[in-house]
Amino acid sequence: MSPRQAAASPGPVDALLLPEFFKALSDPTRVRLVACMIKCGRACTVSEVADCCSVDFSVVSRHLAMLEQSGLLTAEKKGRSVHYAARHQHLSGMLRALADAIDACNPEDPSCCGGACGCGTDKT
Amino acid sequence: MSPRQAAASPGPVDALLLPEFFKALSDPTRVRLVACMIKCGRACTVSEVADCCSVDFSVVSRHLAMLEQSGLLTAEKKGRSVHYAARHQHLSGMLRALADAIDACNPEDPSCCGGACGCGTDKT
DNA sequence: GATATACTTGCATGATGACGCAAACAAACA
DNA sequence: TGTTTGTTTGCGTCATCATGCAAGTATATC
Repeated sequence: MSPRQAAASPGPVDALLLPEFFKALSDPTRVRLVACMIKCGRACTVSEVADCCSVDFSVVSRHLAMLEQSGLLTAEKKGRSVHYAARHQHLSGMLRALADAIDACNPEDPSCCGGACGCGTDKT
Repeated sequence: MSPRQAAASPGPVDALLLPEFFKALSDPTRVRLVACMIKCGRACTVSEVADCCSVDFSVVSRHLAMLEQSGLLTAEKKGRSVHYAARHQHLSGMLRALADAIDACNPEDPSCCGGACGCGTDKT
């Protein structure tokens, strides 16, 4: 199919390829924070996370809020501190769904074009 | 483990969570182009891809070059035109590897902390 | 060689965003 | 009530970047 046709036929790839999600991981500081939270494996306060980053405390606070807004973290207020935690399952689930959607569009993949993507069966 | 410890112990998550990669997908125009190429399923020229986007031709050219640099597309010069194609397998492979690395750090996942992540076995 | 086609690059501009500092806010504690 | 602790928000600044236009390069065709 032509690029024009491809752009005109929405599929799972379009639904999963969200710029907002990837923008959250496009900044080195945020990536560092997210990686820290993922590996940590438990909920952390802003202060704790700021401890593993050289930027200002307020910057960390803003980044974490943004990461929660983007769906990468959960936030829970407990007393005067806020507990942030990585959404492991949500993240890996999204990534795998996107990987599946991409594979479904791969003409070199024998399982391609079985209806999972918007590309039809015409591989020209 | 504490966020500080987590930050100090590199693992697969850090190796796969590359800001450069995600930055490539952080722009709506680029995402549109990438999605178009993925669904298209074949190599396309710059002119063809520009046809499915409302921005200037030069902008598309620059974006495609950047996407190739980031490893999302392949580029091949043929005569006076350049053929860009999505790296389906590479993309889905990277995404799945990251998903696996994230799951390996999930304390709620029974297969967590089997050595695949840098978090050790201490889940506190 | 001249012209057309396909693409890239230089440049100016406007928008977005990351950052640090200081002030504000909220909750616990004295 | 005043103070300390944990976090958010306002603001100014500097850097990055997406965009369009115009000019340049490269390859094919006449």
